[in-house]
Amino acid sequence: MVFPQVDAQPERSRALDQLRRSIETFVSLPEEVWAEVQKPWHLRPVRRGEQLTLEGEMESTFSLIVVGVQRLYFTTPDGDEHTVAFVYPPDYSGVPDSLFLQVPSAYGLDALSDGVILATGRNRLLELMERHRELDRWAWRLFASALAGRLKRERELLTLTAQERYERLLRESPQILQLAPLRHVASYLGMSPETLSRARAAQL
Amino acid sequence: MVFPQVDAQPERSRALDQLRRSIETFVSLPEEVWAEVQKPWHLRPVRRGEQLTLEGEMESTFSLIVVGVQRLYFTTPDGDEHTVAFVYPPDYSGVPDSLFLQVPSAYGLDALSDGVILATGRNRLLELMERHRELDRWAWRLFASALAGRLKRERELLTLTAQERYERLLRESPQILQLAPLRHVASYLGMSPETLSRARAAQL
DNA sequence: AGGGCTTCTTGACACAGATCAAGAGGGGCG
DNA sequence: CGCCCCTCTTGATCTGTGTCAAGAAGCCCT
Repeated sequence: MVFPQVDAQPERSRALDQLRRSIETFVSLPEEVWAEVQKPWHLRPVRRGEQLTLEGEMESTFSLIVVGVQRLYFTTPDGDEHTVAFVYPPDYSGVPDSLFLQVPSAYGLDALSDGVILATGRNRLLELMERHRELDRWAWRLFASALAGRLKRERELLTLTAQERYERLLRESPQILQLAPLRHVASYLGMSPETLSRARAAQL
Repeated sequence: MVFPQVDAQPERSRALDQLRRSIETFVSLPEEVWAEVQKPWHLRPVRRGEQLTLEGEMESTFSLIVVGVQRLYFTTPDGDEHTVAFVYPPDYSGVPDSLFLQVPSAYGLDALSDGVILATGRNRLLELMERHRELDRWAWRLFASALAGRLKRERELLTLTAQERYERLLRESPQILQLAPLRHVASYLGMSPETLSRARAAQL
């Protein structure tokens, strides 16, 4: 038996639990701070193919992915799309440097599947950060670890062959191969779809 | 006439001015905060070739480069060095993710020229951040802009040819060609020294 | 100031991976 | 339910860049 009308509340609170856990991987929040922090978030469903951010646009919302997969990409002047990240729970979605530094986003963000995000507006988030310094700490740790992640990727792109990059993905994030079309995976790995296809054949 | 013994103080205060200006590009500091922040820093001369951080070591100091050029690099298992950044005034020197996240540094840092840094210990810095939330804000903005810089580089490595990367460097940071040996520049640009040499020939 | 070592350049060749082309599935929409 | 488009694969060829090799040019150290 399903009661969708009473289900909405538990869903939000499950999402908030996720948010809390993800904030608390970096800083611990006293109860009274958490009570404030949880207020301005709302659930929002996302449809497959939906554009959450356009390249060149100012990013104005910050969100946690509750369900679904999204993809961060950019487009070259001659129209090739390059995927730079796949994002899925419990990642944050949104283009952080655009959001926090108030510059137009150099990246687009779209949904690869239906999903749900827990979102809040830029200004609400900045207000929260203003009032609770735990969140300032959370922010720098979050950025520091995002930076570390990009450095790791840079390193792999510079030093590994296409075959090795594929095998590393297979070891470290095999779920991505289920979640995203291979042509996006190829672009994420910095190779053509044909090369990815051959790397897969070589492996098995 | 030169009085080196009385010169030390003015030098430190010039360096502190630099530090203050560089912090204030992100947050403004009330006088009484600055009075505290400036205390724990000391000048330290650096010799050409000196290793400031070793790969795998825990980074324990944070510093501002006052004079000189340094280079951040990593080494592959088979011994090739890859330069990931050149650092010169008014940059910070040190491996930020290691320093702030307390993980062993994946990178080495060495001096390409004699120079001077304005340094402080990890713990002194964290104490300052503990006491002054302006510095938490400074930290996340600093990391956010470092992240934006790495994303820009990733993009260039993925989409531009060797020739184009060289020409972009020539346009955007020509000084690097004076400051660092070409083989390090080549590695920074993600190409062999031979390819850089040919790119230079093609340009002129 | 000279000798030797390192850095840079130039040439010949090799190869990883891109591009072009064509065919085989496979899944969503009328 | 079936058509069609889009994704993925496989093959053939091309090309940018790496690698190897050797000479030229600086620069540092004794």
